Amino acid sequence: MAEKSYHHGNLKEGLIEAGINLINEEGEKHFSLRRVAALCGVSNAAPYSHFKSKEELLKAMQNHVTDQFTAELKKSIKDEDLDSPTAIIKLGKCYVMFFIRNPQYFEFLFSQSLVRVDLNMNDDGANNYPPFELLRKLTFRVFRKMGMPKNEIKDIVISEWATVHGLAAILTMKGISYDYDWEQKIEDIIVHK
Amino acid sequence: MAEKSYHHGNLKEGLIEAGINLINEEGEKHFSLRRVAALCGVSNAAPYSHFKSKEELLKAMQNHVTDQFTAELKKSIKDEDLDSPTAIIKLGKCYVMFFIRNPQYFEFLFSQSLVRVDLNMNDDGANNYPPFELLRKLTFRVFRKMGMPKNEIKDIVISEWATVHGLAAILTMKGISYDYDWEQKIEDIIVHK
DNA sequence: CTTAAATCTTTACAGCGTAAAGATTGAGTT
DNA sequence: AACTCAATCTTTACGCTGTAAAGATTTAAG
Repeated sequence: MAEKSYHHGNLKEGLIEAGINLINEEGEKHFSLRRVAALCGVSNAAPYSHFKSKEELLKAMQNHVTDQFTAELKKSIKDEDLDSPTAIIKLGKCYVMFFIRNPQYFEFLFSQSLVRVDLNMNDDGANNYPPFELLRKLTFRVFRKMGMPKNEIKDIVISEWATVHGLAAILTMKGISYDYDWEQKIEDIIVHK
Repeated sequence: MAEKSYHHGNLKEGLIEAGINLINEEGEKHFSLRRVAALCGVSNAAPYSHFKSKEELLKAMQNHVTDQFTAELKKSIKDEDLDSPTAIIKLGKCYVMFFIRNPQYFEFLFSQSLVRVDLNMNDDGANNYPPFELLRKLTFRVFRKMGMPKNEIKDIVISEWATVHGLAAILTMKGISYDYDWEQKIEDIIVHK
């Protein structure tokens, strides 16, 4: 409720929020620093007090959306038995449905991606992508309980991630036509193997 | 070997080729119409005689790369028994390896994608993405031979595509670290299910 | 109250996509 | 061979972009 004054008061968060709105409404192609600044009622160069470049603002926006994504993933297995394969299915379904509900986010998060993941999964890798970390930990927990050796679980983790990530990629392609009840269909496709 | 003259002689193809080279060497972020024009030794506006916009040139470039991709996929199953699941594995492996060899192409082909696919696969859908069509036809052929009903095969096709497409997406992420012999590993991951 | 740091504005510049108008060339007609 | 027209290319120009630089305003600390 801040009145118009020289200082915005909350410009950094304001830019991130306005930027995400702009992406949602018009897509990344029509995103520009100047437009975001205008949406916040500040001048062209004002964002440079908080972000050293357009890319830095985009990264902050990506991190914000990733946080939201991660929160939904965690919520999806909150009441599940974390030793059961059912939990993995729930998590995978949530992964895909997030992008079906927010199709713009897929390209936004993964084009020029910030994701840094160690697929060797040696527990010392710099894995800065929490959604993958959730899937990795849960899968190791479930399959270790079933007595599977670690090396095999590694392949399963990658396979699971590839499946849900690939499904999200395919189902958010602009021209895709589909008549399914995806909520159920996704589960069928994930479980099928 | 054309000497410098007012007319370029082969500008349309020249722009497509120079554009793809630019993408390969510097990435899509540094791609611009003016730079491609300069690479071809013509003026800023010359491309507009052949493409009505930057997007149209990019589409032509995407189609060119997709043709190359499709050719490699066809070649990968040229000597295979097309009634055997082995052929599907070969095709899937080729799908992923293409993008491992050409990491820049993944984002280039699928961000702002031209892909138009009917996942209902009613044989009347407008499917303009030949790589998917190859996978779809081959999979139906193999699994029909095995007596599987069409509805189940549909899910398998989507699952297969999601897996290889997702693998390609993951393995071409910029920060991914991996120590594997992927050629073999990919097969393990695809077959695992 | 003074000063410094943080935040915002103004101005400026090069690069971008592309519209418009004009120059050059080659191909076809006569 | 001369004319004509369409295709192809250049020049110029406009508004938008990212961002560097310098200056204004406000807040916070001493």
